[in-house]
Amino acid sequence: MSTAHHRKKQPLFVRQQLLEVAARLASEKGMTAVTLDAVSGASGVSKGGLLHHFPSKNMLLEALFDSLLERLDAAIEEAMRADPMPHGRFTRGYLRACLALRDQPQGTKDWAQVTMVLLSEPQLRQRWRDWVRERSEEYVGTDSSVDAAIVRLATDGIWLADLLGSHDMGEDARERLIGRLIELTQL
Amino acid sequence: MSTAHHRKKQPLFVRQQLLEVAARLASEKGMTAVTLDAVSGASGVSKGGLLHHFPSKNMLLEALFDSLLERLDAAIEEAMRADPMPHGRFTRGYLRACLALRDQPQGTKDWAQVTMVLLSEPQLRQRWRDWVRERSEEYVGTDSSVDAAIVRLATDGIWLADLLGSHDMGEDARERLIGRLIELTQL
DNA sequence: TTGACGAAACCGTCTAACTGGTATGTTATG
DNA sequence: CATAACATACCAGTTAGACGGTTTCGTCAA
Repeated sequence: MSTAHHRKKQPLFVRQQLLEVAARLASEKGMTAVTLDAVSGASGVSKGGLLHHFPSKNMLLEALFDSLLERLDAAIEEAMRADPMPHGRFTRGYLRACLALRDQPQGTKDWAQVTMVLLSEPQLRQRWRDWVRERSEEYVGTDSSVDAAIVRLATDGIWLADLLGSHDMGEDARERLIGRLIELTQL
Repeated sequence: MSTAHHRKKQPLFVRQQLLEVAARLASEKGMTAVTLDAVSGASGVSKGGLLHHFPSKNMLLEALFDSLLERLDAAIEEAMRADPMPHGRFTRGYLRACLALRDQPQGTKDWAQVTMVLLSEPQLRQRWRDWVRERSEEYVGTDSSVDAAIVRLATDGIWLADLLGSHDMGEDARERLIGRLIELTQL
């Protein structure tokens, strides 16, 4: 009835936008705020349209989570390409990718927060487990030292601290921290 | 009308039980499953009774989060008492407390999972921020080295990994990891 | 010792708003 | 014209919370 119908159709864009709105809601207001009504309302897409792209709420969440994992994979791969040293390369890539993702303004806001919120849903944890297992098996030859494990764990800790806004250290302290972590991957 | 009324009144016990039920729901089925109906149903307390103890859902969640923080504080303090070396003591206490909390079967199940789920609600993050800030100010003299920060971050990472079931290493690998972390706090 | 009485600890019901999802359209695009 | 990309209307169940009632408890006077 309204003019909304006459808008140009751009399925990929709309789909992307829906994911971004869901991500924003998750990071800003928590999981309980991610409802179909809220997502459709905040994105200007009708609920019917939303459910056309994602047949159920679960599928929406899974798609969002997958897009975050893809983004993480891409960032890791990019960081690893610029790294000539095989030993500990994946761990450094993981560290640098996580650091890079928090800064980029374009695209999904607050990568960490969204991931966190999604991980609070038990159904999505299995996906994360699988992801970790695949990587730890793939890079068992170069990244299985104790110190590498510590660096990866600390990376998760940084990710967590960023998301919670705690541990807010200065830029120089952060630089020293990261430098030390890189150093640990090379031992 | 039913016999429920005639039960002996034990407000503290009921309150505690409500918190435990909420914690169990959160860890097992995620934040979206923590509803007033679900909590009152699973605990055998009526919704009216639930709302008597916690005037709103938010207050229920905050009370639960506070009880978890108290438990963490107690565990840290206990670990610190057994540690004669001042340098890095808080960091070691934090590490050992987090490791200890995941194992104890009594009381609230799955401390990590509950905390995680609660942290996915933005309103509760401020409480966590405050907690971290207080501690980092209190122990600035003994626990402000880069390596100590790394250990604390890695502790968060372990906490996260435990909760997600990823990084599941063997007992010996875990022992070596912890040993190395303790070592880092002493540098 | 008792018993009255206000407060605290519950219970059961009601509701308006919201939930995920369906069913059925209408429009644009190849 | 067939199909994908939307929108609109609707539904049955659930949600947080308000409300008024009932039972127990602590206290203090008689």
